[in-house]
Amino acid sequence: MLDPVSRVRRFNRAVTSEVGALDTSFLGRGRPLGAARVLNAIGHGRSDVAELRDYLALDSGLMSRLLRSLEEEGLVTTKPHPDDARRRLAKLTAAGRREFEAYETLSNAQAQAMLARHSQPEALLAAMDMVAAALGRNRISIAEVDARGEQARYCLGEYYGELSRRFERGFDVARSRDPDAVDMMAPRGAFFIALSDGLPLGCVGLKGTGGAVAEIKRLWVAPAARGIGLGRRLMDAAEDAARKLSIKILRLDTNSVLSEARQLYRRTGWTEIDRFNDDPYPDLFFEKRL
Amino acid sequence: MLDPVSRVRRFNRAVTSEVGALDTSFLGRGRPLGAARVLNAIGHGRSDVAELRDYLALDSGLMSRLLRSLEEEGLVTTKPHPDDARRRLAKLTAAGRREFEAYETLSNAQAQAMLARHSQPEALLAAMDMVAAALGRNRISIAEVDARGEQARYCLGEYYGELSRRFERGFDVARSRDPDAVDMMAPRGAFFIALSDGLPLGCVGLKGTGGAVAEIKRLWVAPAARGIGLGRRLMDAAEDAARKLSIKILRLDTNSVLSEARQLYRRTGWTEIDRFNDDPYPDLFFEKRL
DNA sequence: CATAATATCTGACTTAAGTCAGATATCGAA
DNA sequence: TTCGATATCTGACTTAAGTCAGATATTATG
Repeated sequence: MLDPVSRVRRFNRAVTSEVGALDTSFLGRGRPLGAARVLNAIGHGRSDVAELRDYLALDSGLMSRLLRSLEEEGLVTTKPHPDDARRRLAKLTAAGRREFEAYETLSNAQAQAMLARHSQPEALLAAMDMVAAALGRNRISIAEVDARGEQARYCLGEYYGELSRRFERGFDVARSRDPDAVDMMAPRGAFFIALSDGLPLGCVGLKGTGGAVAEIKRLWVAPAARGIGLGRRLMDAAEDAARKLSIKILRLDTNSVLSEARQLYRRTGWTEIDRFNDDPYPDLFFEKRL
Repeated sequence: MLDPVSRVRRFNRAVTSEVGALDTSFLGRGRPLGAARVLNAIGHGRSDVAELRDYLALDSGLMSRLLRSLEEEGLVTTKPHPDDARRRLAKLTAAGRREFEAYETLSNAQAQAMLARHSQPEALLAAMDMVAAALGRNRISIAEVDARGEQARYCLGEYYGELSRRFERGFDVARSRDPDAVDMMAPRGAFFIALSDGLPLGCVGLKGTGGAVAEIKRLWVAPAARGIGLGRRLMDAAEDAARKLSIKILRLDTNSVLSEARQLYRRTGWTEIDRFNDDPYPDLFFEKRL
């Protein structure tokens, strides 16, 4: 009915005409938008003035004046950076923190209200995640994390959940060769996640043995983040890490049901090889020489 | 990992920080945002100055000045409304139309580029449709249309497509008792669609016989618009139309696979009755006395 | 230590946007 | 025809936001 371009533009209209309404918490507390944005950015943990300026895309003069006005209001204090006295650090005062919390409360209440109006909030949230991931794709960072940490465990949980949905006979971690977390940590291996504004959207593990051969394990990309090249970025990170560990041969196993993964491997220099383990779930095996 | 409220707020951040980037076509042609918005609103068919002011939420003084500046640029002409010389009508000049088309081209190109960067544009579009529907829910209108028209046919096509996906043995219109379009038009019946900023999001047919009994047919709500109460609004429209046609008893058939529909009927005063036709697809039958 | 580079700040601007009180013209109804 | 209501316009403001050229202080580098 509507062509794709019209649908994107319809989305833009909906969002921009509601955008005031999307998060009006920045208004309504008798403070210009600029100052409110700075206060909130500081409240969210950004203290370095240069970082604030960069994040909010403000001119240095303007930034400086906004900080002064917040200082005059008694909401913020600044002091030189201990390592470099040219740089300045901003911090909320007690009053500033109260004001920040007031903004947070407003903003949370608005988000809550929008969800409450919907009778299928999970579907709506999934759609929002997807749009947010697509719009913020160049702000998704790949980070090496502890494979036993909270974020890694969350990703693995989602990964297992997806396998049990997609495999015809389900998936039971206990029956699979679950790699030891220590094999996916320095100095033998590594574990990476893709992080978008606080939400983990993907992961991959590099399972080392200490020798020249290592395995890629647990490659997962959140449904909301498919189609924006995250799988590739995660694999690149794992390969780079493998090279740094002097690993010469990478292997992986997968299941033909996971067609996106197979396509990715085929396109990025992996070659199919014979089965190299007796794990019951995989039916495809790949190798890549670095 | 992130709670629902945080996910909504993450979406808000993604959208608001990209919102300049969402549609920057309003900038970049050496004209202040306000004037560009007025030019575009006129280009999209709004000519009445009061309507423009209302749509763009501008003060009358500001509106007046923006129109003057566009007139000075030679992009717009205004003239008194033929029926009421107090009101004024704005119109694009040839140069204004060219300028408007340039904005349109930019905007389309941006939408196109955003889609091109995504390798699963259909999923992204579906997510955008869902978010747009949820944000613009109070701007969705129910309209009576010709059951043979383009919009009705689009909705019916989507409806049949969904049935064939959800019914275990598929769905073949030819095998079903497809109601004649004329039975779903005045004076015997009616056909309604839900329209959101140009995109049809749902439909329902009232199939009359000329007597006191009529049937509800083809209730469909687009996946992107589920959870915002559209089914109910469509049914209300059909019931109102039935009352106006002096219909006393409404009937409908459905399939138990369509659980959302069944829930809706149960909650809105319908009672289950015995099978009243030999259509192979339905297995549930409802009645409502008006 | 001299000098260039860096981070922030200040002062002097411009522009966009918005507000508000009237002015002007026209319309609708008594 | 008169008068209140309505639609738009004009003039006189305010505020927010952004720009830009230096000033100042500090750090890095040869």
